[in-house]
Amino acid sequence: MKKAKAGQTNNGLSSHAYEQLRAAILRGDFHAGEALFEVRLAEKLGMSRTPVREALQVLARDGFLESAPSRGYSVPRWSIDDVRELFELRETLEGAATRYATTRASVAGIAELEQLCEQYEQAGEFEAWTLIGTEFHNRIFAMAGNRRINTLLDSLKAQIMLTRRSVLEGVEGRREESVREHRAILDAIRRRDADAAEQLAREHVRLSYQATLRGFPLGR
Amino acid sequence: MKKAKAGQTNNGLSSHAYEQLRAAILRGDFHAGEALFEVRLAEKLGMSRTPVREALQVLARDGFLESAPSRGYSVPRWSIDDVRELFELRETLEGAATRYATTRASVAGIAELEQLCEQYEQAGEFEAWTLIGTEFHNRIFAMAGNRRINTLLDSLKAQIMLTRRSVLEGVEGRREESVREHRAILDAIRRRDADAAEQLAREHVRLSYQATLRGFPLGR
DNA sequence: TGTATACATATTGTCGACAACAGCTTACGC
DNA sequence: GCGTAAGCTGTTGTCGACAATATGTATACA
Repeated sequence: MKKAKAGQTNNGLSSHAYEQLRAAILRGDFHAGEALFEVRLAEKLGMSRTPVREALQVLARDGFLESAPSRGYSVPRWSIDDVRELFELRETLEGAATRYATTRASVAGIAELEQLCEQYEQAGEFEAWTLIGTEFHNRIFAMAGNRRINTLLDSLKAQIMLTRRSVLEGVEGRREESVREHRAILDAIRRRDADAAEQLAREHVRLSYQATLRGFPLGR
Repeated sequence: MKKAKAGQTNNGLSSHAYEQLRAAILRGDFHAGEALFEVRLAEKLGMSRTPVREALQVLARDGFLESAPSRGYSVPRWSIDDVRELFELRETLEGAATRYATTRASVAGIAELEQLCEQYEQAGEFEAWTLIGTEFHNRIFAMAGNRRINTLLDSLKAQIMLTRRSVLEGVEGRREESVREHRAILDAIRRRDADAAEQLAREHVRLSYQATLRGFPLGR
């Protein structure tokens, strides 16, 4: 491991502030467009402004906040174009990661994927099923041998989650379809067909994008 | 414009420190592995530690520095794998941007590209020629309609420059080849062939990668 | 001689105070 | 009435001091 992990701040209080604020934003504690003030956050978190400032800077850089020089931070209003950009980027990066993984996966790694894929097919309730699906992809991305891509993907997925809270249920309807897609990706990896693997991974993201759009609250 | 521009810090002294340090790193003022101390930088820049700290954090986040919690910042040693990761990412993103540009470019935009491409073919000295080539691609990426991709590319290209200072001359040899490649990309865009445009753009990056590798100082 | 402990030093982390600045309100001149 | 300048207020920007932590060094002890 060489570079700092994604979304990691320096230390102690700073990272605590980062985690708290990030969670609060994801939880929807602040409404879109709301301004965040250093002093209030500082006293709410029981620390001075310094670590709060650092956390805010990192959050802005990660796309969770907007910043205007000398005028502070605010919660972004997500437009339909923002969502499109995020998904285009995600499609590109997940496609690439899956492609590289297809080239570089070990046979042992593929066996692990096989296991996950079976669990995915037989999973019970919605919650667990979703988790396994995510794990399946993450395992693939980890095999891509490119930490930078993974760092970017982590940040991206968090931002996407932000834009669609409450849209997840829409996916339920196409569960069987999703299971087939995972199986298809695994097959492509196993026969070392990088082109197919990339295309399938991209299609997977595109479908998720469309599901999100259907539930999008008509961003101005 | 919505989000903060790449590599932009908050304000005044902070951004001054950022620019200075970034330039110094790109210039090679610090040797690989060297530790950077807040106090020394602060007095060298004639300011207090606070803005220096902010600049260092941003630089680390942009990949120009490494950071270890509570143990400060240091200039990265670039490994051969780092270079590979950077170019893989660049290839992916430039390919995607060129693809989207092919779909979204206006006829006026294509006309501008035509102009640049002609200038590129007829350019005189090396310096100017390189500049036009860069401009050609930047114009394409701007037409992609995805600011996030462009932000990432800016940061990536700066990091790549860092890894290969002094390798640029190696490119001189393949000038005619490069001219043909640009022409080919433009043709693909003009006939709205997104697949071809993406592939050509990727190939373009791959060749640049190989040129870089030839001149790489055998990273540990 | 080797190891563990206490100490010394250098550096980062955090704080509270003050300076600079943006946005708003008010007062003034025309 | 209207534009403009002055002052007020809330917020961010910067600073110097102190606290916490890591690293290197000397010392005590077996």
